[in-house]
Amino acid sequence: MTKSNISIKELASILGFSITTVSRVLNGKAEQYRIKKETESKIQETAKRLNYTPNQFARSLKLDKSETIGVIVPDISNPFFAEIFKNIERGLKQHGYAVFVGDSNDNTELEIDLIKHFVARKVDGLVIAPVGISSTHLSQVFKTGIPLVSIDRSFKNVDFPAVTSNNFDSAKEATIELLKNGHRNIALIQGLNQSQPNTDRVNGFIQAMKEWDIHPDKYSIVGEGFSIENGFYQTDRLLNSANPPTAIFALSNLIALGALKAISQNGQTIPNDISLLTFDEQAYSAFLNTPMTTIEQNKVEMGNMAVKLLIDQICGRKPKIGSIVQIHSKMHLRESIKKIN
Amino acid sequence: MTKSNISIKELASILGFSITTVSRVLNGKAEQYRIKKETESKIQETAKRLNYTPNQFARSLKLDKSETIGVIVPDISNPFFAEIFKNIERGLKQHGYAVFVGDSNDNTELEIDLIKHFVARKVDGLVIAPVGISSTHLSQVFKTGIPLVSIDRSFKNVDFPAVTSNNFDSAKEATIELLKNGHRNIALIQGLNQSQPNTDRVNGFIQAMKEWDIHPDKYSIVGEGFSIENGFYQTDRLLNSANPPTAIFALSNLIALGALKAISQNGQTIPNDISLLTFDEQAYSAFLNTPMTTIEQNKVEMGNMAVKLLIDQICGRKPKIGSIVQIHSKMHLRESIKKIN
DNA sequence: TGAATATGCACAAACGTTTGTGCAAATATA
DNA sequence: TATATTTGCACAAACGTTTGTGCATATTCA
Repeated sequence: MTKSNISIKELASILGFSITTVSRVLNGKAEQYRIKKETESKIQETAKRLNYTPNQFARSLKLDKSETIGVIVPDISNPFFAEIFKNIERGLKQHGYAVFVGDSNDNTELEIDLIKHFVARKVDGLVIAPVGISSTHLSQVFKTGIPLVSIDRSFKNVDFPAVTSNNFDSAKEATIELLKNGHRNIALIQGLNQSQPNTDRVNGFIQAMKEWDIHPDKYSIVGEGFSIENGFYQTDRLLNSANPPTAIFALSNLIALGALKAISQNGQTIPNDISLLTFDEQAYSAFLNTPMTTIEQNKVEMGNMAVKLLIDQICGRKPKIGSIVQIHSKMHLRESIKKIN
Repeated sequence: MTKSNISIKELASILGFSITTVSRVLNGKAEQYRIKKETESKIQETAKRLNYTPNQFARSLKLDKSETIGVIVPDISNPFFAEIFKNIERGLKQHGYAVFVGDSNDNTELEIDLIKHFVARKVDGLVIAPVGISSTHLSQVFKTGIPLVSIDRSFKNVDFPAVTSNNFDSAKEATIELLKNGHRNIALIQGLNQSQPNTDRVNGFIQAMKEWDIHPDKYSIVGEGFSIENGFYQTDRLLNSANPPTAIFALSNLIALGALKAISQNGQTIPNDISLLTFDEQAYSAFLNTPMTTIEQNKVEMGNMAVKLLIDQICGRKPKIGSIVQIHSKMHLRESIKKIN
């Protein structure tokens, strides 16, 4: 382990060279500054032997960069974000960055706070899975020149890049799966209204219904958040309504968990009494009471792409304005959809 | 958002005071250095108005502390660690720390690498959920004076504090639950052999069996890792053995998921064909095909305690040597245990 | 009124780097 | 041999803070 924290000054005096020369060698600029091969290797070797590591603060202070990235997610205990984060962290580590993480707890104020905190610590870039539907605070920080990529959600008329799933297409495809199984009275339980992934998913759903000539009176779109609570509450209402749906389409894993709770509390079973389909594959999806049909977002690809988009910016490759990368999702057909009629 | 990044020098020259005075006021040392109230408020006000934030690097360089903590977990996408982490992050944020996170991916080499990385960045402390069974690298870094707390796992003969669950007691209690339901031929699928939580849980299990006078020939202890794969493989073997158990006790949520997979692939159901009991409560535990009886570790308390133990060290309160704090777990009795005979 | 003390602030060094520039010594060129 | 060029390295400033110390001026005390 790094013990004594020797400074470049001591190292230089031990070697008998100037601080300048040592610094240059250690930063790979030996050739550029015409330093003798022999000198170079001597410095390299003693530096390693004495376990020299440069003081990051001094470096950062001088170079005005921290080799640090800030990542902000709404809820790190949500496996969806945790897995994306895992891939982001891995990618950034490979590029030599250390990563700060902040949990905004689904709260825009906290998100803004965290951004300020990270900016104050001069992160070289930010990856944010934004909470709300507003993007002004993101645009602001991006305009100050800090590389930024938004993940999971994108925004219109905005300069920074984003990586999302192909929400429209996969929601449409999933809806068609329900339609093919004979469902018409379908309830969609949505997440945060007006957020981009929600809007895209809802639109994909509507488009599918339109293409199958299902009149909007036939189906319903309810809910207002990606949470368990929303899933529970809305499902409970739907089941006890005058005209309960034959299938529920949940727009997140948490909504689905809430739905499961409500369905079981109402003494119903899947898929006999009601069919269920949800966004977000999880390790447990196949093992639920009735294995769940899910839409799996490619979290590995999303993480990798976020890293790429960020590094591109840091290296000076400006993002194309409004560039949104869509990662393809994949359906897992299981037994939670009943074939009717 | 922090725009112009004004320095203390500029701030001072705008105010007409010296850098010294400005610094002292902004660090709350106005009184100590007898600075006029009027001067103080004038400085405070303009600092706020101009949105001054001190350069962290310069501060850290001068003060030789980073106001940063490094947290290392084996797998952030495992909800168990993610939730603990969430609480740690929240606590540290409240104390003004930014937190680096590293995912060691269940790999000791990577864990050591991350530690070095964080040490090089002069974190003020480390919270580590250690991977392996060795603690020498932890002791080493602790001896260099870096505050450290181990979480989820503890070690013997070691100077740094740890927070774990009351693994022995809760494993014993859970085992007794199985015994009370008439099970005798019980298989324990363990996690990482020789790791402390595993050992404690296994010992709790054995102790229960002993108190109920069950001969070791009657039950079996198998497995060698907290992973899904281990859970799957061992369960599959057990189910197809000459004398399959009537109940399986899984020592982690991942082992349980693997067990679920094997049980379903073997065409068996819980609890009719086999009973299952597992460590780690998850949001989905109640919604599995047969709601699962689980032992819930108190992740909130574990996180909070880790923060407390770390801050204590940072503030100079030396930990009592070998201090291990055990957080109490709680059983959730559900339907995955069949009453036999 | 003169000395002692209190008040209010500034000088300058130090933290550990990076880097533009300058200057000898060594070598090449004419 | 004298000059030009190349080679090899060092000086010193700068990054933005914190802090020990010192020094005027103002106030109190005898």
